[in-house]
Amino acid sequence: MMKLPPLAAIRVFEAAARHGSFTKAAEELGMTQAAVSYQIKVLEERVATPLFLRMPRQVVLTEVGARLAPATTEAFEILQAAFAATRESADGVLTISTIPTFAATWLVPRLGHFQMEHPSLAVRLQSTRDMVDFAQQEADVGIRTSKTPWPGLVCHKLFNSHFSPMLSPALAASVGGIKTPEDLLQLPVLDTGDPWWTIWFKLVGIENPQLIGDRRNRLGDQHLEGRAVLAGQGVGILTPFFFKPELEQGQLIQPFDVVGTDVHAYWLVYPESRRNVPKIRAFRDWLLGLIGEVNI
Amino acid sequence: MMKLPPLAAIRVFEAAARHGSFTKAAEELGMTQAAVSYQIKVLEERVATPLFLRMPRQVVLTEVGARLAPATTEAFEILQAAFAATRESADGVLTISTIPTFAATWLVPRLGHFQMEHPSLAVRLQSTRDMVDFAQQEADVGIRTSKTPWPGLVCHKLFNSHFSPMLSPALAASVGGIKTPEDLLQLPVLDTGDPWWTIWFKLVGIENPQLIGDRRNRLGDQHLEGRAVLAGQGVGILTPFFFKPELEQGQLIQPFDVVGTDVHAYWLVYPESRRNVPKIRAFRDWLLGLIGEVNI
DNA sequence: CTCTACTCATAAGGACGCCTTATGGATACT
DNA sequence: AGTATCCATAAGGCGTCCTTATGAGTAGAG
Repeated sequence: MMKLPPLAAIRVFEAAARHGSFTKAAEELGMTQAAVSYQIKVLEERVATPLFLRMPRQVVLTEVGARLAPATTEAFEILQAAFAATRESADGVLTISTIPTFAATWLVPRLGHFQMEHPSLAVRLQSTRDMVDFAQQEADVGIRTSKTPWPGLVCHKLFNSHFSPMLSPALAASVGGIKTPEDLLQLPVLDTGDPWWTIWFKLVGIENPQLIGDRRNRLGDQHLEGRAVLAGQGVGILTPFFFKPELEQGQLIQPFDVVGTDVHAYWLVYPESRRNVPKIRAFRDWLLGLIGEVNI
Repeated sequence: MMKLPPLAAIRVFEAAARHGSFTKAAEELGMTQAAVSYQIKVLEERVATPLFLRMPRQVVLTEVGARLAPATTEAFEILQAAFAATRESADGVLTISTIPTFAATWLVPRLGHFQMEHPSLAVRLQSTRDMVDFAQQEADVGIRTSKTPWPGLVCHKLFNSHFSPMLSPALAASVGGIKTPEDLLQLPVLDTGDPWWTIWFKLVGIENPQLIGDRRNRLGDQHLEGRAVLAGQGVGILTPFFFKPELEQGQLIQPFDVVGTDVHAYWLVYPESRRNVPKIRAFRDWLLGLIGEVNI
């Protein structure tokens, strides 16, 4: 594989050949005529052949130059097209890596709104429990939970993790309504192993609550638990923020205002280096604006 | 026209994408792995999109990167091919710009020999009376006459311009042979206006020779005059070097050893900057070698 | 026929791009 | 566990490449 001449020189040659003028080429490339002259000379020395004949008021390609020019033009057109396409495709698709819970309960219902505001942006959701690693995953932004911000990433705190018992109206009615925290202990709980229970009951003065129900694997996915609660299968301890619509519409009841809080918080994150990428700014502004309005 | 990212970075990306490895790419390009890493980062920042996912023991293209890679490879292959072809065509054709006389009388009969020694070289002759201007003419070497070397050009002196009267044997016999310079004055001279006559006759002690014959336009082309002399049309004053074969074979007679010399000399010239181009070296070595042997 | 305008060439000087060396972190293989 | 291999990063220096400034040559205009 023969080594190519300096690419900068080829670039300059291409423009000069196209214009038949060093001066015009310099204009196009945003440099001085002297620089063009220099680069052409470099290239001519490199191929050990004159590429232009210097006529009084113009330059014309030599035979060798004339054979070279179309190929270089073609090559640069290919690159041009490829990078233009890249720009489009890269700018036009926003990939969000998010926790399933947040995706299902909050983000998905509102994505339509985002699309309306940014019709040229396509959104791709990566719903995964794993922490996003921007070095190994093809994502633009991530939504994840953590106690502290990550170094090297821009981290916007969305809200603290908080929770309170919830159940369906029918289930509540089955025990004549929930008046005191103790009333909850009569009903099956969806995941007795969830540490949130002990925290919450402690907040209302109950130290060792005897919970009824199965010890399921929440696996950190509140969304499924929420569905089960909605179906009246038991009492769940959920994040009110995620179930606001259901609470407002009465499909779900939060009997007590007492909410427990977790050291974990929800964060929007993305690489420092990409803070100014338009689609990322757009999503950040939209998300923070909406969260700010709702203002949990 | 969108501005392309730095070409060096694209070049590196192409190799890295092809190998799926920064280290391998670095080897191919003859640089360090750190340099590759740097360039990829530059490119990624430029397109504001990761192009590789950094996996444990390898890198793999992102979607955007994968779309970009084939195009870049294609573009570089085109350039590669174009420059390879250029090299061939530029190296394979030697263009000689020469004075018609030298071409016709000396060079052309010997070019076959040069071709034998350099079968891969094609020779193109530009036979013109004009001085070669390497900036405006597509020539590799020139053969021209001049009093002094040209600045900026490599100039090999071939021989001084020299001359002596010549005629055909038949013409000489028609006046009973040429014994003294005065005998020449009985015969028609092909160009009475040629200044060489007065110089030569002066050398043999004749100050104001009364020449018979027409005042033609030699136009500096000895070749045609030589043909006329061979045909017995008159006496010419010619450069013995150019008519060596005819003299040796007796088709032409040089009655006197006295030769006039001119301030002009014959030179082989080519641009300083191209002194090391193989085809030019080949021609120079061949020509100087041959001239040296003949050793005028 | 001179003067102007436009071309490209060249020299000098400086900035910053790019590459190198050196090191560290991470992971797979033995 | 230890080693080898991969990529990332920091620091630093060299060299490329660009700019400014000037010159030479020619065409076209007055």
